[in-house]
Amino acid sequence: MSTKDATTSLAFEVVKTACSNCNLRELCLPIGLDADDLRKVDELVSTRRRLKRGDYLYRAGQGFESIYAVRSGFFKTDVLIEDGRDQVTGFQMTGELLGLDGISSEIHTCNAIALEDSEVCAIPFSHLEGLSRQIHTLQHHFHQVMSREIVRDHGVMMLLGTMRAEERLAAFLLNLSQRFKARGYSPAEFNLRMSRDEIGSYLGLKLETVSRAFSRFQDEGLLSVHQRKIRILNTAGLKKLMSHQRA
Amino acid sequence: MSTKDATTSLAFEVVKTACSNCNLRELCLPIGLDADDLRKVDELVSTRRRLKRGDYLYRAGQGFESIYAVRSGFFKTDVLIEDGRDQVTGFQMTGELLGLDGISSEIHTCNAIALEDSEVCAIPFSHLEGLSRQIHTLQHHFHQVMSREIVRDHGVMMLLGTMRAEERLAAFLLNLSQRFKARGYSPAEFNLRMSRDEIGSYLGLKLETVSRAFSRFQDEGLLSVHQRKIRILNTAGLKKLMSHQRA
DNA sequence: CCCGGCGTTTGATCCACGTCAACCCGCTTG
DNA sequence: CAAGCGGGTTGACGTGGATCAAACGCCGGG
Repeated sequence: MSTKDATTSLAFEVVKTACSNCNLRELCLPIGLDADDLRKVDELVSTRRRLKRGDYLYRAGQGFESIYAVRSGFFKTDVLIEDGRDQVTGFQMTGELLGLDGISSEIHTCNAIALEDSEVCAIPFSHLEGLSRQIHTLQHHFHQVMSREIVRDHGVMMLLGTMRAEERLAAFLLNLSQRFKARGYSPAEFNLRMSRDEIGSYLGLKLETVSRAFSRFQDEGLLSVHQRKIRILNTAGLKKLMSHQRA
Repeated sequence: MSTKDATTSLAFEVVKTACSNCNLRELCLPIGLDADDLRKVDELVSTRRRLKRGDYLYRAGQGFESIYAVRSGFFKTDVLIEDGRDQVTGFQMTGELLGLDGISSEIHTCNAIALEDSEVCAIPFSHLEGLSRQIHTLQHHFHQVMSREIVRDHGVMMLLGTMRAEERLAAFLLNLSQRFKARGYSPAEFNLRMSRDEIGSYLGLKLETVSRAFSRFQDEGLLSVHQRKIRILNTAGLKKLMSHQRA
């Protein structure tokens, strides 16, 4: 829990539930909405929900009716199959959307769990569909968001299908770094919100392998690692490693 | 090339480009459109494109303007990264959509390649957005299709992240089987349109591993395999194998 | 009918990662 | 302050699938 995070969530305490004065606007919404449209969007986002670390935002099997925008905090989504195996399918941070998987069958297909105290905006999906019939740019923006999710998943498939352990971890860290950067945080230094086990699950590796890869990165001077505190020392090195042909 | 396929594509030669009398309607379109809406949809699907085996429907990097519905034939999509590695991200058959990845950035992010002589309907995306602003059910149907793609990708991530070789192949075959069945073909006997190498790429395995798994399945009496002709002899056995706890 | 090529099969060996196990560290609790 | 505990690290060893290599079978062409 860095100081920065603390002040950020403190700031959120006082803002009202209104997209029009939300400082995540540029992440969530299409640019260039006029005042009238913005007012409509404000009405769309009806409720906010506050979750404590470990709380479920929704569970696989539950009925779907809203998607959620992360206002503050950090989430993971995971799916599990009958025989007990499970897999983390993604980590979501401020400004990212959760619940798109539920649209297809009106039932959530994964669990969404807060990895730290968090806050989300619930967006009733039928309202969103209604409003996006009125506002072209909102409609298009939403389609882009869904499409981006598909592209992201392809990236993960690529990672799982063709990369070796160290490449996967490098790709993961660079991705996180970039997302923190996009939110105004340091791209070089950040706290992991998830355990080694959760990283491993996401990357298709065992926690021991993740741990070893961290150690090796540190030995090679690419990273400094203290528990979940990461400092990237050599971004170029990580990138090179990530796209390195297997010998 | 089974007889069935030949007659099917022959039948397509004579139908006009009109969704209203397309026998894929129930796959592509929401049910319950009235005559007026159907006419509008007919106008939406402006052009058809015929491809020969090996032809690219689109390439990564090309500008995006349409999504495509497979009318007949069989496709694969693949992504490749700078260092030469690539991965098949999916196989698409009759009634399935291609190109959703291009919406996010207006640029295609993968290649789509015909694995046999095929035919597609091009659906200009801006037209689709326009029409789905008018027809609620079309809008919702489209959202469901995108969401289903996300769910499907999660399934593949699960497969790549947690399953071993034989489980992956079993899951793959059962999935194909079901999709053939849904299209009125035999779920037990079908021709693979893709090489062992392409299967391997999709499943995150080498072709030798795929081949060995096929052989083992045959030894165990689960399958009969002759080149690309597959006959499933024991569906239950495959299912059991697929969800088998690792020892 | 023979030839050449490509996709596939099969065998032998190797190695990256999984597994199992011990231990450590920082934190909480009595 | 000791005990307990969950998460993380590290080491020794096992193994599933990759790699390397050879041979096969189908198929089209001369």
